[in-house]
Amino acid sequence: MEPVLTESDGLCLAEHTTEHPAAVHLVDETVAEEMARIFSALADPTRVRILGLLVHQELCVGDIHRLLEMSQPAVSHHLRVLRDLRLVRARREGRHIYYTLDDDHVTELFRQGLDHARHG
Amino acid sequence: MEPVLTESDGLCLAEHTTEHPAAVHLVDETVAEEMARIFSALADPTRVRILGLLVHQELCVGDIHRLLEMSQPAVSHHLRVLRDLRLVRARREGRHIYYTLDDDHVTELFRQGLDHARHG
DNA sequence: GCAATATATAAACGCATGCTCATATAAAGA
DNA sequence: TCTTTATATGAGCATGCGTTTATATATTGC
Repeated sequence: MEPVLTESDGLCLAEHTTEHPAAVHLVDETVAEEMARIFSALADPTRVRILGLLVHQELCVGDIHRLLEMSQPAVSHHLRVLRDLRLVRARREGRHIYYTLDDDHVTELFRQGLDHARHG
Repeated sequence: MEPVLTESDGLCLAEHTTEHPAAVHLVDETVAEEMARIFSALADPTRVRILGLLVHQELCVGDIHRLLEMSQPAVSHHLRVLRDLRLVRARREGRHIYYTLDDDHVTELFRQGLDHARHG
């Protein structure tokens, strides 16, 4: 791997220049990592299914646990991932904790993914 | 983990019924897996940066390799992932292979992620 | 055909992730 | 307070993923 661009590097669109024109469009590494983190949260079938349920209504952990037919700790772990990335929000009511999507932005991400999965 | 819903399971919104009302909204496991695959492709900083470049223009492998300052094989591996999921398309021209986003759908996914990363 | 350039592929290794089992916390009711 | 119910957390394990190094394939020009 080459550490930096040098004049001796042949560039396809701009040979013998120090910078490729497209360098302007480089996504900052910090931003790229944040984006990757968000997409990582959606990059799991279980979490997709959890969000798929929450798109329609608020649900408590037990509901999700039984609807998806998977262990309660597994669901809790996934909800923590989603919570940490602010994709869902938690609300306590007695001994139940209800989860909802954090905002419409998440709904849009979900729908885009669903669209692409269908006729992508 | 409980294998199936039974009448003895206490359900939050519909106690003592066989099916929770939200069961209608269960995302099919096959669809969830496909969605997760797509999001997985975006769940890596390097691939995010690659797409960030391709959003603006077509680029050959060497361009990306030098712009991102990472090894050519690494870039090729990532492009393969993106290609397999039809997020990008390849076009050969001589000994160069140019990559572009496959469709506007991908651009939208990218922009949504960028939006959420900024003020999510 | 041979050398050079551009890209792809394969093997190997280290690290992250998702699951399970066990346990901790928190609220409600007797 | 003690028990039960609801949820969260932690440890341990297996699997998957991204990287590198080395090599293979493909195209061009001699």
